[in-house]
Amino acid sequence: MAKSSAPSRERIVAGAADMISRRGLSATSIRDLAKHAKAPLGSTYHYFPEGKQQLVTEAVRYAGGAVARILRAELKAGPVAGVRAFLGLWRGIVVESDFRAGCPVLAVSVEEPPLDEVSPALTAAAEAFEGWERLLAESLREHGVTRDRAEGLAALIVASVEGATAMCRAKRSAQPLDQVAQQLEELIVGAIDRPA
Amino acid sequence: MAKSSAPSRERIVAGAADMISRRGLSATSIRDLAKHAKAPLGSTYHYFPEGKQQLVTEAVRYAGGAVARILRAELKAGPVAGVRAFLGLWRGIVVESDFRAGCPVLAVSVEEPPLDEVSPALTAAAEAFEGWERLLAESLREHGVTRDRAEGLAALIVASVEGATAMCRAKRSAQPLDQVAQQLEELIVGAIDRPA
DNA sequence: ATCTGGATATAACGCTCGTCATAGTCTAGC
DNA sequence: GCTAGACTATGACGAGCGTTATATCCAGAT
Repeated sequence: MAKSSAPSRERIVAGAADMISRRGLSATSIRDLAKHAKAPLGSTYHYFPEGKQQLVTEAVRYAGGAVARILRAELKAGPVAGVRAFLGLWRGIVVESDFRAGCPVLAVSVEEPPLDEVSPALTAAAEAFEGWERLLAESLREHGVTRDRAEGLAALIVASVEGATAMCRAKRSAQPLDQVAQQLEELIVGAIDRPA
Repeated sequence: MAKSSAPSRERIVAGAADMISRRGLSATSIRDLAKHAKAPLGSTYHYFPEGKQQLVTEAVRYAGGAVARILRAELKAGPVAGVRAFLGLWRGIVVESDFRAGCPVLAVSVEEPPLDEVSPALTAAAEAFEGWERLLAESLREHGVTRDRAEGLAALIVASVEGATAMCRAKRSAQPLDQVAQQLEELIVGAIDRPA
């Protein structure tokens, strides 16, 4: 009984993250979501009784966690390698989708919650950003960068990668991500060589 | 005859830019738009016969142009002052809206066009980004930065500001923009002092 | 005073949305 | 086998969407 059909549920969440990263939050309908995941519409409300809000929140957490896992693994080879992998990850997503997909966390962050209460999906987005920043800042500190500068650089890295991803989609070119990659790499190398 | 009721039309475009920057593209309905601009629904299709696509495109151009005008003026005092004003502009929008508004150009960039053709609104977004980058790069070059580095830095500035704006909304805090502002300022000062 | 054309107002079209209710199906545990 | 509960299937609900059509208004040219 507690077995549950896990694959179906995870397929829906992963599909939601992908669809949100392409169309944005409110253009992602539960009907299309179920169809894309080959799950019946009724099942979505069986798995996610709180509706779209719950589904979106889990999708953001799913994407945030998946990226964090990759980032953590790649940072073991140092901040430069980690940031290079971070950029490469998003570059792959953008290019392989023919500039149609981006970051679902960003997509959720730029759509105002209808009510004046803070939506759980937005909170999940903030936590995803914070998780990535924390991993980057910790790696920088381990390589001799002061705390303030490490946190500032981590914020700059996440912000510029998110922005560049969107710019790549608008321009239909990977150039913004490539430019940002080069600037960030030089910056990080400098910060590590002579820690300010 | 050619007089036309310009104020009403411009009010609609400006309102569209604001509403898109808050809710995102597809959550912005023409009905709400007309209501917010105190214009009748029918007038919207009188001024914008091509419908929402035309309205959104003009809103993106409007916002892009307005930011470019401010940026150009502030860059006359040098790249550092210009970037400081650029960051301050977005900081004001985000904070004064209680972290509900962001950048309409970014909002349009992260929503996939339904058809596989390139939407004019997305093209307008790319042009807005390119305009800002060109202004920044030109200012950097005038202060002794090489072309490649100036263009790379300009891309980094625009990308990180856009990303930081979204991060501020998710976190409900101005910290990301402030962190990015500090890192960018140090970076630009360094690039100008000893041009690489 | 009349005419004209831009601007406004109102209603309706077909469609999709999130959500819910209600059955039917299947499988694990006794 | 049988039954309970997780899952599927189907259809409907009110609401909102983009868009169009049509009727009305009203300032300015004749």
